[in-house]
Amino acid sequence: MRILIVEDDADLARQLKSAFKDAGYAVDVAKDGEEGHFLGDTEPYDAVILDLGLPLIDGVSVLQKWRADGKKFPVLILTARDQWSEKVAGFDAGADDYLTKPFHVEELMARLRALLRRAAGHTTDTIELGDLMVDNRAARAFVDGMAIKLTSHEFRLLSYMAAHKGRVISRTELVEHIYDQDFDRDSNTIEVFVGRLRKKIGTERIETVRGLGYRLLDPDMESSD
Amino acid sequence: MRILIVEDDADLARQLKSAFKDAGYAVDVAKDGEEGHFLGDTEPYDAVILDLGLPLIDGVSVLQKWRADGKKFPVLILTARDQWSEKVAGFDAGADDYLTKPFHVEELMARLRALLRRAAGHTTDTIELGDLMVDNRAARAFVDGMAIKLTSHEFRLLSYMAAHKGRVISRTELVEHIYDQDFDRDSNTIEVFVGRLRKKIGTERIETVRGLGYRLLDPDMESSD
DNA sequence: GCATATGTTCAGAAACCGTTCAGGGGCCGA
DNA sequence: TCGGCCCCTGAACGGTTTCTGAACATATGC
Repeated sequence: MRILIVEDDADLARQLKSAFKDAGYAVDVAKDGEEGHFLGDTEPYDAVILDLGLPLIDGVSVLQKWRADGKKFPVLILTARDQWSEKVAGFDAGADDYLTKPFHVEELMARLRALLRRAAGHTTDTIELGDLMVDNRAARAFVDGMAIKLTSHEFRLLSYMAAHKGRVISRTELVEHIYDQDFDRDSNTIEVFVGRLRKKIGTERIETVRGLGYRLLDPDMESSD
Repeated sequence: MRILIVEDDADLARQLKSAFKDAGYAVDVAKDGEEGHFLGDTEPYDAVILDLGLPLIDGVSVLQKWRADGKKFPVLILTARDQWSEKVAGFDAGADDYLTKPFHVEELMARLRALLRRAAGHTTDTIELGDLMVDNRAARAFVDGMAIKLTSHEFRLLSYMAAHKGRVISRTELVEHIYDQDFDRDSNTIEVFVGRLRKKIGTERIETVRGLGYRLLDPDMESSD
């Protein structure tokens, strides 16, 4: 999962980035409203954390522009204490949740997880595909009830594919959601990771769709198609 | 485990803080309703002790606000003798237990332990993981029936991990529940403590999940792997 | 069977984690 | 009040895992 943090306080931004990276997200940071708006417009984020008090363009305006452009990603806004009017404006502009500063990182993470879950149309932190189970909260996966050991990138890959099970996902899309901005796309890391994942969860679970990408099969939904 | 005490009587607050610290908790104290509400809103406590008679904002209102904001931590309220109506209001507002003043510190500790137990889904004060036993009541741990000597931070670490056994816990989360408010997060103290703990309870009991955090293994649940 | 797309293997690099240790602070006993 | 002891902190260093990118191998479709 890839998220964008728009926050001008450099310390806070760094802290958040590190915490979310620890939790297995790919994280980009924008330091002002303009950069934030640009990134959100051009990169495919799964969720955005948006501070409302920003240099250049204020948060509410950024959010309005995104929504006007048809951007659907969930947005969690950060407001200063007692900025009640801003908070309301934020919701009107299309925010999905808010948190008042100062807040606790853990709470922010929990809320973001909830947003991502809602966005993916799930009600729990776990996704099941036949006898494969992906637990996003514990960052663990099970095959037939047995835990399998995954590295953090392997898990990100699996987690993203599980959130979009049954759909063909292009290499580009995977790269974009697993890595943050600066990454050299001319490499075959995705193939490598898919290979490693297959070795661990069973080759047949990930179908290759030549020329398009990969698909994580959901045994409960096959037959039709 | 990290708790918040909201109590305006300075003497009592100090006494409680010291008692709970001795028992191995990380403790924050708030002196009035406003500060209490703010802390509870922003820090991830495992439980809260809340006096109902408070300056600035009364206890019941504080509690109501927390619950309205979706805070789930267990709350134990302290009431003056014969304030029956307050007590009822407290329960309606979402309290989990109460104690009337004056009380014995020991009873308060016992009730708080019970709340923490329930929150973690246990029925006793001790948690067992194979031949490792964590006794939250006595703040001690045993391996194979033999007591092991743990420093207070070592015990906090173990206790928190035991309450969430089997789950991956990030460094960030550990820091937040083991320390009280002021702590510089850019250090490797967690690694150091994990190292020391491992030396005492056995290296293999704490699994490192690279890039994510640590997991306390429960031999009764591993079956696989 | 050729060309292109995908899979596999591997080694160097980078990130991450464990260990050790010294300095400092707090607590306790003298 | 002073000294000693224990514990905590933060930094440095070294080992290990994981990631990356490339080279080579195999599969697929034309």
